[in-house]
Amino acid sequence: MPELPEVETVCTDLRDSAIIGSLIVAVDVLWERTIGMMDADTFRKRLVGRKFLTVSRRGKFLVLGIDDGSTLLIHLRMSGSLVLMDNPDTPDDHDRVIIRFDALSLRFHDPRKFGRMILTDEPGHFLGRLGPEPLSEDLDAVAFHHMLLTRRGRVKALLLDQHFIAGIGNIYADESLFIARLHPCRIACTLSAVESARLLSAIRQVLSAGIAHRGTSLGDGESNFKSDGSMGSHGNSLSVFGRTGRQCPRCSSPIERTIVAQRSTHFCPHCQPLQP
DNA sequence: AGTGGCCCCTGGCGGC
DNA sequence: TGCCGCCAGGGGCCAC
Repeated sequence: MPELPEVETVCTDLRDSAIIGSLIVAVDVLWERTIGMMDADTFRKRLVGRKFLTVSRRGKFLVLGIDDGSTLLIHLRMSGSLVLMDNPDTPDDHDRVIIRFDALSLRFHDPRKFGRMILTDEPGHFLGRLGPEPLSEDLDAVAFHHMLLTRRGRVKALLLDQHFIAGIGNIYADESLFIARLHPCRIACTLSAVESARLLSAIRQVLSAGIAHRGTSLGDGESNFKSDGSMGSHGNSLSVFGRTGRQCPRCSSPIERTIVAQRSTHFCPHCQPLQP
């Protein structure tokens, strides 16, 4: 499940790749609904003959700057990935869009079809509504505490709200709350300055670790998931996510699973008490 | 402002 | 062994 670290990894890989400055010679749209806000023909015609000049990330969006001033936004959602392949290439059932250059192709691979590519002249319309970047120095503990103080929702729901803070998904939210020793159902405005500083620090810790491991340190491969939401026994650094019923790495209590904001939520009832 | 419901999709699972 | 039905999961949208 791509969250901020996975998108950051794709971003840095693309930035160093040959797609930057290469002429787009063809675009194959294999699943029309992957293209948002535009029909596939328009999408194709506007991209062919153009070049990508820049790649950046905002929240979970990849932001590709094009030489005509427009922007391609890519959101991987649940199952999307971007694959660079040398030509000639091998087609795949789950490729939804293929952007072809002279010597290589960029494939949007997305089994679940939730991912989106949006070609727009006004990226700010989509990106401007996002909350702050958790790793940005502009966000300090005081500002974060202030953000929490005005909100009466449960803290886990807020972490998943991209308008509140950008880039955190279900896995990193659970892991951050565990490290910060905060119950997912704590009401945001009840967090003390110390608790909110702990939370911001925990968020940065798990996101930085994710980036350092190229997005694979958490949820290391979906093949590790079992039907009950637990993880396989292969080593990884998840403390609570997908570990329902297994021992808390800190106190050995059984990890509990509940639903918060329609999302499965994993926590240690002993280390993360609702009442501080 | 906050929450819950629904939808999009498919692989992978449990149950039979 | 196979088929059916269910579910997870990010995020947009809508109703309350």
